[in-house]
Amino acid sequence: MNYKMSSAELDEMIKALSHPVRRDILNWLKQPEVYFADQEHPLSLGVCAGKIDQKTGLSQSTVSAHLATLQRAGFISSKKVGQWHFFSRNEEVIQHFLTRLNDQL
Amino acid sequence: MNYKMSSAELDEMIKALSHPVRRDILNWLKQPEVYFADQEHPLSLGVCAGKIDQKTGLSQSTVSAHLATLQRAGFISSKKVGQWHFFSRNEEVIQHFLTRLNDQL
DNA sequence: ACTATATATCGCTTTATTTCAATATTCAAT
DNA sequence: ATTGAATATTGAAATAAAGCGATATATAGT
Repeated sequence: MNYKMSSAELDEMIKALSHPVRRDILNWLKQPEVYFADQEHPLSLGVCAGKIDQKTGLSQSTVSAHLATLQRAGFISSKKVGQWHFFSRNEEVIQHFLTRLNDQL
Repeated sequence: MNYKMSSAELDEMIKALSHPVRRDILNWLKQPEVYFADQEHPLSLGVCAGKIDQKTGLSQSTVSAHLATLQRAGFISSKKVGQWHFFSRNEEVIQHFLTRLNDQL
């Protein structure tokens, strides 16, 4: 895990962060037990998409697109269990991104 | 200098970074002696807008807008000397931003 | 005063992003 | 097989951002 992210990847990551709702989502996923205490499934799986929809107040399709953007950027990943998709943060990627930004900026 | 930047300010800053040309500019300004060795005025004043125009290859008006965006976000500031506007980085602001991003992300 | 240079601003067009409703897909339960 | 629930994808409309040329403003030199 000592790979230098490309400039294109960095670009995608920064763009992914440039929408406040996407930053909110990342933040909520940092403390699922605080923000998604009502989830029926164990939070260890991640947070399921529907819960995130609710919290944003945006339409299901819009939030799905935001989640896809975050995932393409590498900030989150999802595991599918049954009909649910559980999302969680990729802490290493986030850390790596911050380090990179410290250098590059 | 112990002030917590607002969420709106953070938003403006991240948006300012979300364009590759603006990140390039910030980067060039980090080492003016490398990227603007040909400037006639002393680099200690900052880098003058025209030089930046040249380097980007974009039109004068477009670059002027990019510089304004970076300045509104607080990343750079300018001093006017005669007919020239010299731009330079606000290192403290940049550092503050990075710290804030580390927390918030 | 006039001309030239540097930069900003305006008006406009093009491109990208966000959003939603509607539809499609996938899996579970009957 | 059908139905229902969760999520993704598609198509279209609205909004925002980027770009340019032309014009405005400010300063310098003649």
